[in-house]
Amino acid sequence: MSDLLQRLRGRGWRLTAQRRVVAEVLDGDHVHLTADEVHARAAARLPEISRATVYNTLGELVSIGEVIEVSTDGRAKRYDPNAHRPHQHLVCSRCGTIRDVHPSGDPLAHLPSSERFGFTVSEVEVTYRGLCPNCATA
Amino acid sequence: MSDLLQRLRGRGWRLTAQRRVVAEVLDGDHVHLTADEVHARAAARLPEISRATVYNTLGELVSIGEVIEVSTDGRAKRYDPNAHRPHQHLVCSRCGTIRDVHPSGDPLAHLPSSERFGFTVSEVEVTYRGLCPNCATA
DNA sequence: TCCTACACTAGACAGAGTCTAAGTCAAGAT
DNA sequence: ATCTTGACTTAGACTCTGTCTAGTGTAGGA
Repeated sequence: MSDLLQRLRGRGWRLTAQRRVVAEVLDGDHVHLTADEVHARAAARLPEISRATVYNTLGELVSIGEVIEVSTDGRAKRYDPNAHRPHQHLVCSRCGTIRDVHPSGDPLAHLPSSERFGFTVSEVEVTYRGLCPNCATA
Repeated sequence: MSDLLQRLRGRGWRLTAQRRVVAEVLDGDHVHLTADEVHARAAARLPEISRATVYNTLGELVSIGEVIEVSTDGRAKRYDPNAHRPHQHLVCSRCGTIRDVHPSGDPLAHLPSSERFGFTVSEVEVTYRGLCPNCATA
């Protein structure tokens, strides 16, 4: 994640304690935290960090493409730091667990041009839903 | 849509004026209204209908599978009555226009079992994003 | 070390959705 | 046709998520 801090500095970001902590909290695989969860974990290390700063920092990370915003449940958005490898999400309909999964082939190719209605299609978002092993046996 | 009213009666629903109006408002193709829009249109015909009733009715229609809930923008959910024909959504990133599009093949098949991690996968939700013809030229 | 533009904070505000308590009414029973 | 009852509806308070603002603090260049 220090890579990330270097990249941010390269973009002219001031490296404040708050931004560092938010970046650290988001480090790791299969991380899909809500803004409030990021705030709670950041506040554990830096108690005076405010919600607004967490929202601002997350928004900035999203807008420069370092983090992806995911809304799998229509409630709070979740933030996924695994932005550099294209992937999709597999969500448990009961407990809400989210896993990153990897596409076989380019999902964009599955939309025939006759179904594009003149749109310039540039992205596709795929969410698989079902029951995770735990919830399936319960 | 009177089909729908029959199906609801078959499920033991009381056919109230409010439920009838909500069902009528949702009738049609490429309808993707927010709950507030449904409420506004319903109130045009039945001024005393409350927001809570609209939310309740929409929730009931979703839970029996007559209507699909779509959240394409992370803000208000939208309600899509075209629930009986499987389809996906094509969304303009600038103006938010939504079109229904139809898959070629079963998108569920594109997730290899090695990428299912023991989940029982039953649904897939696909959203294509890009610019609509209007926004692309502007 | 000083300066200043950028960043941070607390808290008010806004939008979407849920909940509750009290009143209303659809539809089966009489 | 009227009664009865529990499901349905209502208004409005409340919660949750996210945004905005005005004032304060500070990173990093001069």
